[in-house]
Amino acid sequence: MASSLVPETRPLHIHHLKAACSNCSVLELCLPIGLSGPEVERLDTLIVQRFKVKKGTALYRTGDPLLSLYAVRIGSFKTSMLSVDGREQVTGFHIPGEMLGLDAISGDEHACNAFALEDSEVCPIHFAQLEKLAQSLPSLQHNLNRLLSREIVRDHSMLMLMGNMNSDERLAAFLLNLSQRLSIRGYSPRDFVLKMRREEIGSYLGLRLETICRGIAHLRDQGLVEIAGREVKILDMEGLKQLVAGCQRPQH
Amino acid sequence: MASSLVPETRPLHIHHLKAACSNCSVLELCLPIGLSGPEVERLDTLIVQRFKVKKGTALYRTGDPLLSLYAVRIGSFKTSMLSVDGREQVTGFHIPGEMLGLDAISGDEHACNAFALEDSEVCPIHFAQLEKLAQSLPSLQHNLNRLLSREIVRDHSMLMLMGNMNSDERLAAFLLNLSQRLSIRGYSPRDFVLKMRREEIGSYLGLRLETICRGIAHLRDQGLVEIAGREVKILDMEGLKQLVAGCQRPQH
DNA sequence: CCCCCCTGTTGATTTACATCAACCACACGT
DNA sequence: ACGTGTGGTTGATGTAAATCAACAGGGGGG
Repeated sequence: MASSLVPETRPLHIHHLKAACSNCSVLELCLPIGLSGPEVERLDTLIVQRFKVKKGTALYRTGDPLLSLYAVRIGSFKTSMLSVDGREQVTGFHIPGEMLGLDAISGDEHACNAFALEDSEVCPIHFAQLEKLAQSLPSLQHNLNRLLSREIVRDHSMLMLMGNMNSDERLAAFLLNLSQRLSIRGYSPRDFVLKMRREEIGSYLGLRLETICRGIAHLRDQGLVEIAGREVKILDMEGLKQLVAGCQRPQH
Repeated sequence: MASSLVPETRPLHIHHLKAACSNCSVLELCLPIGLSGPEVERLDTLIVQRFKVKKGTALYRTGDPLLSLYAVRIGSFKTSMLSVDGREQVTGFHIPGEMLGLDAISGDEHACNAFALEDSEVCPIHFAQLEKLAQSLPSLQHNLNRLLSREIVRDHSMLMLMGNMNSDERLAAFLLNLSQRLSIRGYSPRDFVLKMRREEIGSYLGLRLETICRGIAHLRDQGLVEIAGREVKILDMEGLKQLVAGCQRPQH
């Protein structure tokens, strides 16, 4: 298995996204279960109504009751927890084809906040109905289990990053991870736009925003990337990978 | 919901553990689903044969195929990931009544190592059979979902700890968390024994072992705890809680 | 159009923790 | 009994990142 910083590759390419005009194809992106015919129709019934979320607004907040999970269709989100004294910890960024809300299953209420980083669109998946449907579709249930477990693996790799990597390594790992996830979804792995602020990257990586700026400067000085504002161009993918190679989980 | 550093209280007390002479009562501790009669018997069939794991030996290792999840019956475990260049990141400690192996579901192979911190005993739960059984027992499936989701919430709180807390706060949070989990299982929340070394606590909290020692000294100087070697006595539970109050997720 | 706020960048200084090092207690094996 | 190894504690010093601070660019609203 690939390191969590380099998510496991699945056979999904741009034509899948391009074809995503129905609700269900996004669902299949998140819960790729290989259904057919009438089963697809049953899956479709889970989706109440896909809807838009404006930049900066909350899709849900800590404590909201769990009604639906959400598949990101268009745009991007950050999830974050707020401490009593007001510090924010960003726990993840989510791009199209990824699922939001898994941490709510535990207590029937959302355990974090989800904010749109840009004008976005999601497919809500009514959770109680999903569980009900999963009863009669074993492969759907299995994929839900895997989805939850994958999130755990991802979080463990973040703990490894927080525990063992220095600031430049964290930043490189972040960029590589994002690049790979975008690539899986059919976007360019070398040229992309950061939808979040430096401060949010910093919170996610356990660093201050100034440290992110300096890290960017370091990577630029080494000729690994070209970053102007939020526009990223990766010049030396192998160089970036070498930077984080030692501090990651062995591949396979 | 309680902060992950203070796990949610469930109605489980020492008499549950004391009565744990069958395999199944440990399972019910992990997957408390309120089954009865013939359903319990079906659950029993999942358990191949409970077995002992000697101190210092591996229950499983990264890359091992997923055969079973494991419920800790007696003793304790650490789970850890090893980076390419040999650094260890401890991702969790596990006491009786807790489940091991959830991160393996994602890729059908274990994504971390699990080592016994003392002579221990586990109940293996054959995963393929568990999934099969869960199909016909919705409440079992629901509880598996919750178990997975709870692990995600726990990991997010660890990320918050790594991102926002200083060394003394992390140590206090660690002690409080352990205290609470032991309490739920029927052990004393004020007096307990650390089964792991300082170095392992450090790895878990993203600190060096010397920093753990100094943190212990600080907490002792403030009259909050008495720690001699691995024997812990919590003197001022409220004081400890105040120390971490500001940097945690709001309760409820 | 201009102003102001938000975001990002870079420099100077401080600091919390890591690192290096010495030492102690204890358990275990001979 | 002794030597040896492992785990734990404490002190001195180094350093990576936080903090404090100044400033620049750009976009939106009046």
